Formats: sequence, C-alpha cells, structure tokens
Amino acid sequence: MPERGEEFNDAVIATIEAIPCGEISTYGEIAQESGYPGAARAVGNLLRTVPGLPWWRVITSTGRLVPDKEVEHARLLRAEGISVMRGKVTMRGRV
DNA sequence: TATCTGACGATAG
DNA sequence: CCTATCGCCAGAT
Repeated sequence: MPERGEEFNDAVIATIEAIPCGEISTYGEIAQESGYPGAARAVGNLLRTVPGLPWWRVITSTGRLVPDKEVEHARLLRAEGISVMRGKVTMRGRV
C-alpha cells in the first residue's frame, strides 16, 4: 500500500501525465487511479499547486471546467479535439 | 495537535 | 439550471 506524503503527489502526477492526448479524466477518476479514492479535492489542490501538468485534461465529474479559466480551459480542450459547449465538456457516452 | 483551506462529489432545495 | 450544505482527503499555517 502506498505511503502518503510524496507518494500521493507522485502517484497523482503520474496519473495525470498518463492521460493520452485527446482524452480527459476527472479529479475523482485520477484520485481513484492513483490509489487514493475520495481524494478528488486533494487532486485538484495538487494539480493547481504543481505546474507543468496537463491540467486542462482534468475536469469535474459534472463536466465542469476550471472556474475563472473556463475560456482558457475550453480553448485548450478544443485544441486536443475535445468538444466543449457552454463551459461543459461533452464526448462521454453523451451526445 | 488543532483549525482552515481548496481547480471535488453528491444530494437537497 | 442555480445555489447551499455535508462529507471526503491531503496540505498549509
């Protein structure tokens, strides 16, 4: 079992970096894949604390984009080939 | 050790 | 669809 501390940020960062281009994930998914289910909040915090990560590929479970950066976020997602409508991400078994 | 914070998640109104 | 509240977790002070 993973020891919390550096393992947490390292695991989460690795998971985020592992997101393929054109694909997206949610904070909860990343937390669970990293081995810390329920730590969606901590993931969001880490993602905002540690720069250099593809934060634009990470959205909320409701398809919500990063607040105050929805325009920037949507622009980056569209650059990856993701469809964004009214500040929300589509392509998820939907539409 | 205690308390507050935050790019979350789900439910309630 | 919106805001409000509770529960969750790790980090910072």
